[in-house]
Amino acid sequence: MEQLSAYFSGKGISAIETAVITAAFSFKKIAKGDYFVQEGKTSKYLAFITKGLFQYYYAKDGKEITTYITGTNTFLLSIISFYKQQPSKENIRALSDAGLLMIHFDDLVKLKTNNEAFRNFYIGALENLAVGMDETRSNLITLTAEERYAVLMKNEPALLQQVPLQYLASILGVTPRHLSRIRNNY
Amino acid sequence: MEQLSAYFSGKGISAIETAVITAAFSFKKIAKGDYFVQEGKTSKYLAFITKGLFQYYYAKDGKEITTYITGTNTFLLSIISFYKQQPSKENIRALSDAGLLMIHFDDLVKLKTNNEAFRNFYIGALENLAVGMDETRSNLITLTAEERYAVLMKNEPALLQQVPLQYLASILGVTPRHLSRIRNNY
DNA sequence: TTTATTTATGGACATTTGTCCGGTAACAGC
DNA sequence: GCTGTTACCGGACAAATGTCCATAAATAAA
Repeated sequence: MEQLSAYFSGKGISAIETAVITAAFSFKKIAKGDYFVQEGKTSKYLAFITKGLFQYYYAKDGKEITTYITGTNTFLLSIISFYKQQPSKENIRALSDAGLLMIHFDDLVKLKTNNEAFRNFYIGALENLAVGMDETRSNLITLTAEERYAVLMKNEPALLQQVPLQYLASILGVTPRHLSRIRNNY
Repeated sequence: MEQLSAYFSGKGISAIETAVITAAFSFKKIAKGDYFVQEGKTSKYLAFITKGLFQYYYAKDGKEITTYITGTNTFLLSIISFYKQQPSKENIRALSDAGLLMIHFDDLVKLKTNNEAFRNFYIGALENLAVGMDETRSNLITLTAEERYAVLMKNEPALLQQVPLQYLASILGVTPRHLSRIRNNY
């Protein structure tokens, strides 16, 4: 819980408000391989990752297409399923033993309705989310797989250590076979 | 201006609040081919389209990659450039003579800070934006170009009439040559 | 340590998709 | 109605990427 408090404090939210906000979250341990969101089920929680690594993926034709991997001190949610409160098409799974601070959809509604400090944070977070998603999209459009691999190497060298290349290949939008070719050409 | 008022009224905002909100927008005519956002320039406005069709595209290797086309009664903005207030990498151009109701970045900040009715609308709009962007991404990942073409035919048959196929090909992520192959296979 | 499992690599070949055309048809301006 | 421009199609070939696979290395399990 201290991690989440530190996070909100770092966003300029007062100690009192931070206490009110974090009180809406509850801790849950997640074992490696467990699902935070599972295809077909409606996601009712948003979470803050206190520990661990999570993989977003779609199952298609019996294969897994990984779209995103995120870890400690970031938020975790299936955007479509959470906001539309409808069954998810994507899966979110722990790649390692992990810890989450979860908030229920209804409690988030209350928080953003009643708590001004949180609402202001929330608006900024949504704007950042939109920007981040658009940047990802822009990169997928304007960069080649090679260039995106280079960007990934530069921005997230840690990921390359923690995550099997097959997942990175999937995120880059190529097969492991082709990523091997890319790495060969430096 | 009536169009924008009708839009906000339709979102459940009172007549009084709607008047306050729409007062922050000003009308501008745009000729076919003119730019709303141009690569290299920082976008300072968000707009509501009262008339016309607009194309979002990236210029890459001397070619245009169209990512989105939108029209009357929708909002228009370059997400990255507008929110980060930094030079844009994408272009937004009128495909026909058009009319816009524009609001300056600073006035939007005021509106979302001071006007509760607008702020609530704005939060919902951002959530919808995130959902929409994620759905687009999901479709790009899980559907083939054929399937996306079928979805487009079903959801936006009007677009197929108004917009040259080369743009649609670009949105689908294939060359016009390949879209021709797709259409040939029905 | 030994054995089984997962992960990474790269050859050989198939498929998909792009590039570079040229030929019509449709449309816009004179 | 002519004439230049733009849009659409599809052939022929090239390039990029995927499929299938065997091997070897790395890691986890026994």
